Amino acid sequence: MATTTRAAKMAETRAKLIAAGRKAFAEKGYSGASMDDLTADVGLTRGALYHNFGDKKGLMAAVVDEIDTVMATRAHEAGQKAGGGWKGLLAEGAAYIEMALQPEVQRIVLLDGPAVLGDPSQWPSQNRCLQATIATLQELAAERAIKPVDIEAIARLLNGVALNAALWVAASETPEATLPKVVAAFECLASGVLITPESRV
Amino acid sequence: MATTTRAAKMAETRAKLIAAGRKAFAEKGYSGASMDDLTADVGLTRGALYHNFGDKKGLMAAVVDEIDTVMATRAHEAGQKAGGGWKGLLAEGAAYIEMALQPEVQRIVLLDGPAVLGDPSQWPSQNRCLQATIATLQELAAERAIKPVDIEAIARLLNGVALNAALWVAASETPEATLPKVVAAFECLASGVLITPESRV
DNA sequence: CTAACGACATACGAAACGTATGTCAATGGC
DNA sequence: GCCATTGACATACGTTTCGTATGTCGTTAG
Repeated sequence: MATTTRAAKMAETRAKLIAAGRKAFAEKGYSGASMDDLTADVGLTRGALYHNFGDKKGLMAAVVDEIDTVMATRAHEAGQKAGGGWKGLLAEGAAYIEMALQPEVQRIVLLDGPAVLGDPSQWPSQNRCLQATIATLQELAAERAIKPVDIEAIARLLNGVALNAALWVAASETPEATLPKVVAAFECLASGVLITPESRV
Repeated sequence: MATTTRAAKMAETRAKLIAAGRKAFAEKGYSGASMDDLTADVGLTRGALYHNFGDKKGLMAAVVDEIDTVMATRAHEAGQKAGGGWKGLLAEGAAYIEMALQPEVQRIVLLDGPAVLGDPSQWPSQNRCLQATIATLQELAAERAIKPVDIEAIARLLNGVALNAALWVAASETPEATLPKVVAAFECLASGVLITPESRV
């Protein structure tokens, strides 16, 4: 059935624009990306863009949401695979840091994203990631494994550490060498919430 | 002696432009700030700006450096006043977080700065702040008070935590209520580097 | 079969940046 | 004391880009 319905066609143009946005924003940065060039690359014009996303910032929001959602999902999966709990929390952080090695993630999500869309902790996708971290922390709190501190605050700061760690690794001259050091440092800071000094592996 | 030398006059125009830059960048953001309006506000034109700073980004760099340098100095002073060592480290972080409550700091240093100038850990002013943190950590390491981890990595992440904490406090609806929680969380994470669980006040 | 609607293209106006050129005061040699 | 040069800044201009207002064509409903 080759009947391409109108809704499907529109979804396709949206997908094409988002894909072009990822490429352009990653390569030239937000302000350097021209909406004229970007749309022409996929055989469209600015008309399609403004119809679908409202403005340049709207496309940016869609692009950031797409990337960030994948990141949150992948980090959560890594945590689950590690068995949840304390080890899951560390695995989640490490996964986040490693993903931020991608230049696309770096430029769009870590650098331009906050400037264009405001504080990341307000993004819907970041909230999804945050909720996962909060859930894990609550699990640990129920076991009385962590100190009685504000869980949301800890979760936000942990996410922030991972994000910042990623930024440093990415900017470093030898990312591969820096990665293990920064992951170790992340685990060291994270262990600050533990009651038991270091025992629980 | 009212002999205003030419060098002094030029320093004055630079200062005026930087001051105008702080105001415009803080109020309208980097991309929203017009160089035409900004220079006119202090009775100059874009000619003066491009002569003194090369381009828009050059002015931004000067503005960020000025603000960030003050922040590093103030944080360091807070650390000294707290007596250095572990308490000094915490005081430094808390001071940094509190300074970031200023909208000017938030918008220019935390949001637009990284997007325009790149990763903050590469800024000269941030490096000054980092060196102070590293020195304090080395002091603690000599006393064998902290775990044997990479000091630079810990220092960078700690600075990152403070920066991120500040961003969250600033974006929160009730900054005054959030501040103590986030400072406590900061201290909790920082304590992860300590060998002695919690004893050392 | 026709009228309305939606998706997208095209044309237009309004900034804003960077540069190229011009001007005027200050400095240095004679 | 005079003139040439330099440097600080102003002015004029061209290019680029965004957002909007209007136009067009295919599709769907009645």
